[in-house]
Formats: sequence, structure tokens, C-alpha cells
Amino acid sequence: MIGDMPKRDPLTRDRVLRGAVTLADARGIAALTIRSLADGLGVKPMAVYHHVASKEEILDGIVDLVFGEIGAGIEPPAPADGWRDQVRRRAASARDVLRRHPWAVPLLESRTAPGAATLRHHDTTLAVLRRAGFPVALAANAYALLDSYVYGFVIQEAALPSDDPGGATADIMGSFRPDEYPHLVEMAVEHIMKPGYTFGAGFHFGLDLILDGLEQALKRVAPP
Amino acid sequence: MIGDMPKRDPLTRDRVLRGAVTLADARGIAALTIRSLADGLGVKPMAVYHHVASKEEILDGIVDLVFGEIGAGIEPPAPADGWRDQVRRRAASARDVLRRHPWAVPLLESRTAPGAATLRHHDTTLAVLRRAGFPVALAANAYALLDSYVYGFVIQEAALPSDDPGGATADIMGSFRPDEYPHLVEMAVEHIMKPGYTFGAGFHFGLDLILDGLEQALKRVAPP
DNA sequence: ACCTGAACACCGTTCAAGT
DNA sequence: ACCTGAACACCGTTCAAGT
Repeated sequence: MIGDMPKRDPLTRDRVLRGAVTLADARGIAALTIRSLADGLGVKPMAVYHHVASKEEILDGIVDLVFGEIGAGIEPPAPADGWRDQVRRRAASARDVLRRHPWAVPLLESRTAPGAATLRHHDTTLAVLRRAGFPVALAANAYALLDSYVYGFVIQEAALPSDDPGGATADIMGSFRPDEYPHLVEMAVEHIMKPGYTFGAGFHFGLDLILDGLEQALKRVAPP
Repeated sequence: MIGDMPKRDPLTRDRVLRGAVTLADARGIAALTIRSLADGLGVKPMAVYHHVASKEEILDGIVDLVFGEIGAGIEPPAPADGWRDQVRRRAASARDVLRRHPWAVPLLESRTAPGAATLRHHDTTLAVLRRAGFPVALAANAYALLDSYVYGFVIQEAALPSDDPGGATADIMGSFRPDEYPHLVEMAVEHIMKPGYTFGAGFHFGLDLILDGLEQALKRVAPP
């Protein structure tokens, strides 16, 4: 051969998964195909199969990568913080992360087994609740509630026409015949179209309401 | 021709969509292809395109069909009922319906415009809140919270290994190394593996907690 | 008006082969 | 050990054709 090509660093399972996340973020989960992924990695499609067994394994892998991001940017859990602050920070981090990867929550439905980062995330959150005095059964209910809220909120955010501050949503809703959907029209005109409205701002309303309710439930089973 | 074949009733948009729901329920959303759908309808693939413009339109259509089921089996809204009962019944109905069609919530992320049944469902729920005295902004927050909870809970239920009463989930979680995920193991052993446990039973804990919180929020803005 | 056959540009994946 | 080419059984969809 003529000269030494700058040897491209070899493909790894990690590079495959990170490439998949980048592609899904940029062009949507439907555009994530083995062929386009290989293209992005500068490699032929079949090279991918040397590092993952199947596309299913890629989907499992990128979901776990995303869960690994949750709590990464959070200041270390100052032990003086109450459980409320810790849970709120983690829930807010989960929502931030999942909103950046809007394809992740829908994928949960079809995943078989959660990955290591996902399990660690769940374990960490449960730890906060248990240490705060939540009995096991209440901690289970609390955690299912918190996760449901975060997942569901993210799904709704992802389903919005765009991330614009209500503009498109309001235009659509405001164009309905008022006699057909009177309350949707009212909501569009009197709320969503107001300057400064964002759907996302409602996240903290629900989160704080849930935390208040959990605090009361905890006091009921374990009076201070 | 030899004789009159019993003329198969002609394909319609409605039969296409109902066939798609049946197929997705039975074999999963991934198995819903134009070809298998046509097979189930006793027709060639291309016949489907005479009644819907694209597969995307089918997905939009079946999501709206599902939302049309919500509230269908509910007793008429006895005007004497409080908003709490009405909202609780509708949320429970939504969860029942969405659980029977576990592919529906994940589809929400990629839908562009909601259908007529979906809009009617939203309008009806908002009506209950507004009539109960929720100001527009509070009604918006309340509704986002309720929907998030229902969607997220359904996603988690769908992601469970099966609908069995914790068996498979507990087996998996109980098999972790206790030093790696101590709280997950504790939860499996002391809670999920107990006889009579079901994840779904937690739905009413969260729903009632949310309704309590909304009741307090309503009292705060509009004292009785 | 409604359905079909053949074709096109895609998929994920297998297998045998290259270095 | 790692990558590739050719092939297979699928996709959604177009187009021209049948009744």
C-alpha cells in the first residue's frame, strides 16, 4: 500500500450505541436504521453486528444510556438535604434528560429487561425514600407515582407540535369551532396564547403537588 | 361466472382502522404492517390505500379510535356527582382503555394532530374541571398532571414482563446481587413477591393523592 | 368505484468470504 | 479479530392496469 492511512479508531459497542443516540436525537427514532447508523460511523452495515447482536439490543442499549444520564449533573446528595429536595432534583433531572431524548420513553413499552444504569437509577431513588422513613409499600407506591408523572409529562411534551411557547398548539386549538370544543378553545385563547406561556412550566406544579401529598402520607404512617 | 359468490362487504376506512387495532392488540404494533393488515381483511395490500392515504394516517386513526373508547362504558355524568368522582371515573376509564391497547400511549409521541375523539375527550374532562370552579390556568395544570399520571402509569404497566401478579418482575429483581441494588432486592422480597401484590393496585393510590392535592389547590384559589 | 400485479427503494439479518 | 459483499425475506408506496 502507498502510505499509512490514519487508522480510524476501531468500532466498539460504546461507539455504536452513542452513534445510535446521536442519530435518534437528530432525526428521530424512525430514522435509526442499521444502515444509516453504519453510515454515520463510517462503516459498512454488517460491521455493526460485530459489536451488538441485533437492533433490539441497540434499542435496549440506548435506553440504558439515557437513564445513565439522569442525575449525572446533580450536585452530590448533601446529606443535610431533605428527601423532598433530593427527590425533586432527581425528578427534574429525569425530565430534562428524557426531554432531550424524546424517543426514549415510548421505547420503554417494548423493552424486555432494564439495563444496569436504569436499575441503579431506580435503586438510588428508592434509597432516598426508604432512608426518609417511607415503609416499603408506601415507597413502592410513591415511586410508581413519581415515575408515572415524569414519563407521562415527557410524552405529552414530546407530542406537542414543537417546543415553541404554545404558538402552534394555540393556533390549532384556537381554530376549532367554539361550539364543538368550547373548553379547548377557551384554554387556547385565555391561557395558551398568553405571552410567556409554556407547557413545560406546569411540570413543577404537578411535581410539588405530588411531593406535598407524599409528605402527608409519610406523616400519616410515621408521625414525627 | 358460475354462481354468485357471497359478496364480501366492501372495505371501508372504518373496517381498515378496526382491523389495525385488532392486529396491534393481538400481535403488537410492530406486527402491524400494511401487508399483514390486508391479509387479515382478506384483501390485497394495495386495496388498503383506497381507504387511507398512508400508514401514518392509520396510526393517527387507531389512536383516535382508542381515545373514543374512553368514557364509553361510564354511567352518564349524574349532575349530582362532584368533580372528584367524575374525574376519577374518567381517569380510571382512560387507564383501562389504554391498558387494553398498550401500543397507544407510545404512539402519542409521533402523532401530529389529535383526532376528533381525542379532542372531545379532552374537552369533556376540561368541562368538568371548569364547572367545578377551577380557573383556566389551574384547570390546565390539573389536566396536564392527570393525563401525565395516566399515560405514565400505563407505560410502566406495559413495560412489565407480563401482567402476572409480580411473579416475573419479582423473580428478576430478586435475583440481583443484593449489594448492587439493595433497595430493589428489598422491594422484590418484601413487597412484590408477597401474595396478592399487583402493580396496578397502586394506580388508585396515586390518583387519590392527586385528587386530594387538586381539591386543596381549588380551595386555595376559590374558598367555598 | 373499487381492487390488483408488478415494480422500486428501502429494511434487518445470514452466510461465506476477505484482510 | 474485525470488516465486507452478496443475498434473502421482508417493508411502504407508486403506477398502470383490470373489473
